[in-house]
Amino acid sequence: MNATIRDVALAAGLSTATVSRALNGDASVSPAAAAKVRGAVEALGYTMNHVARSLKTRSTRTVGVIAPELASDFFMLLAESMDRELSGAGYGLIVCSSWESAEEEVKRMRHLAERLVDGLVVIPATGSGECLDRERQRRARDAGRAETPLVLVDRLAPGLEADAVLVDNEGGAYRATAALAADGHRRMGFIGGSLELSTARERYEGWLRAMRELGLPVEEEFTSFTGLHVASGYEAMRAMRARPGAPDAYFLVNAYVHVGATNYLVSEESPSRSAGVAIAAFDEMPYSPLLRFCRYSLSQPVAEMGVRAARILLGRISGDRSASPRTERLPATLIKHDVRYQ
Amino acid sequence: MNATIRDVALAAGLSTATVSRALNGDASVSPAAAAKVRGAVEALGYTMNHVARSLKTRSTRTVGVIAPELASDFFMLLAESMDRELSGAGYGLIVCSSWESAEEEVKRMRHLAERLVDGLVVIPATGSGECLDRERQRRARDAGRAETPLVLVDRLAPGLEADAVLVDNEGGAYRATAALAADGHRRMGFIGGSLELSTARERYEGWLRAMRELGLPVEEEFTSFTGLHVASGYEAMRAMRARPGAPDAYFLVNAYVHVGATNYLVSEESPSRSAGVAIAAFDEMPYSPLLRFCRYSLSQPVAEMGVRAARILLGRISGDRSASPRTERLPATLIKHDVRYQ
DNA sequence: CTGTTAGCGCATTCAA
DNA sequence: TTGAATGCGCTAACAG
Repeated sequence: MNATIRDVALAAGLSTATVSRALNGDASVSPAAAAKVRGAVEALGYTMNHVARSLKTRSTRTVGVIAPELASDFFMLLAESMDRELSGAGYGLIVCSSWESAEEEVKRMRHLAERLVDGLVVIPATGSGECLDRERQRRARDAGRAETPLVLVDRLAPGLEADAVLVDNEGGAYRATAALAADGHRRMGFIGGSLELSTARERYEGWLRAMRELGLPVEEEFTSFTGLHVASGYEAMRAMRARPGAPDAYFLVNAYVHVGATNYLVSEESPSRSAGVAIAAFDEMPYSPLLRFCRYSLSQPVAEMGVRAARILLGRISGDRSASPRTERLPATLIKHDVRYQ
Repeated sequence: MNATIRDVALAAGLSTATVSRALNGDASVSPAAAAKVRGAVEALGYTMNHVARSLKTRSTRTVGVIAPELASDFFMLLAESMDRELSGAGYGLIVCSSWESAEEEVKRMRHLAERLVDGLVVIPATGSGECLDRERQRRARDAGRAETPLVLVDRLAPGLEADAVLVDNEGGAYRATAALAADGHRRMGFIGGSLELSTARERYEGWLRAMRELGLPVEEEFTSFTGLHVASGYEAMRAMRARPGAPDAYFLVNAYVHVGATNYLVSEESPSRSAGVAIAAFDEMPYSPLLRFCRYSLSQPVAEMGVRAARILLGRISGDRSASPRTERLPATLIKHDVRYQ
């Protein structure tokens, strides 16, 4: 077996209590004792058993992250920045996917709760608010104490009141739309996702407000809410371009849709037909300059969101769990891409 | 406090032992007792404390993953497929970044060991083999038992003997190079990464073997090992194209370099100058068809690699930890991209 | 089939 | 400043 605190105590000629205190940097340990402990630890190759400590302290120094999919650019940037921020405080990150299912999400949440995570970061799946809230209430009641801190990132979950770190989707969409309009585009298609998702809905609202305030026509046949993935972008663009009188300008809800739509235009339309197309879209990626029709993209401060979420969590963990939930909205940055032959 | 197994036992009028057995699906529990336990669990809202169980069983049902960076397409695809494979068996995934530093990697490994992870998946940082091996030996010795199962993914770590799941980098590079040659390209630039990385080295070796076997010239001034990122791709391509007599064909080590190189060509060269460029590169991405000069890409079976790694780990965890390490090499799929005006 | 008992490794009272 | 004793919640012998 591994050396235990007991072995260290024996080797150092001290009690386990003193060794424990020394190990945890308690000021009331004499320098002499501390040195003896250090020596014994070294000699035995002792490493602490975090599981035993957690059982005692009821803190695992772990935060759980639940996302609709792990393999997304947004999530991996988020995970990386959270890891950076949290590992300094000795926290680990346990990640799992809800597969965009509210039911699965609750299962995962329960599973993480059983593992006594100290905090939870959730990018909620569609329509998961009430489920999450119910589960949360239940656990809080059963535990007879405040619920584990939870912060929502990227999306809201209607029915769940919790801290949240979000992007100003509405404002970003508004500005990008206005920029396209300022370039002379008066008619504009919109390709988005289900309005049940707060991100998709807010981006739609921003686009809509811009169109209305600028007196531009909102044409239903060129407004689509088909989905957030490459295939839906391709399909939505195909459908729109098949209609007579399709506009030249488009607002796209994210990078996946952007890639899909561009794929359609590049592979199925003649260069002369697509020549005038101009696109504004959420998400700035390394390959954005290579998306042929991209004129404006909205860069999301994903890393910063991870930092904010981590700090909120740490604050809640070691502080006022009961303070009323706060929402932080970070701006998206509008990036202009030059027109150029590609 | 949360209800404990003791509370359930009291409520059900049974002993904690029986409750524990019922909870763990032991066949020797009578249906009547099992029903009583279910009832009590329901009534009390009992959920198991995994930490306590782990302390007793010395198994946390957790696997740790260490990668040089979390924000990479490869890593997130891997994490997603591992999560899918492992969550079914009740395992959680705790992820952390080594920031491409061997020193940090060992720290993380130590940290995960303290948390008693049941297994480790490592994408090793540059030159980390000996460090990892030393740490591993040390832990095994101190623990007085077999080391925790560890499987290497994507890259090898010279000096560390362990199970590994890899891609046939050499063969893939060979085939892509040969395909470019078959299209009539006799001179070919190579943009890769440090040869200390097994992936970069193997891809270089595959390219080199193809060039030699096909009797094509290997020109040092058009062979670069500058790095694996977007910026290095851009810079390497810039440097090569600045030389007189730059070739038209290029083999690129991965998607990031591919994006960078394409960015250079598209933004800094006239269409007439770059018109003849043809590229073969590792990694097939949703946006690959939009990379202007891409003729061949090598699709890596990342999800499959995650599944394999997970299964190897589960096998080691519940079986022969001492069987000699095995390496699985999965083929990369060569994908042809049509030339078309973009 | 079920209960009693004894720890897993640690932090933490309470005394000294 | 230190030590002895206790228990976190669970599983696993061992008996019955």
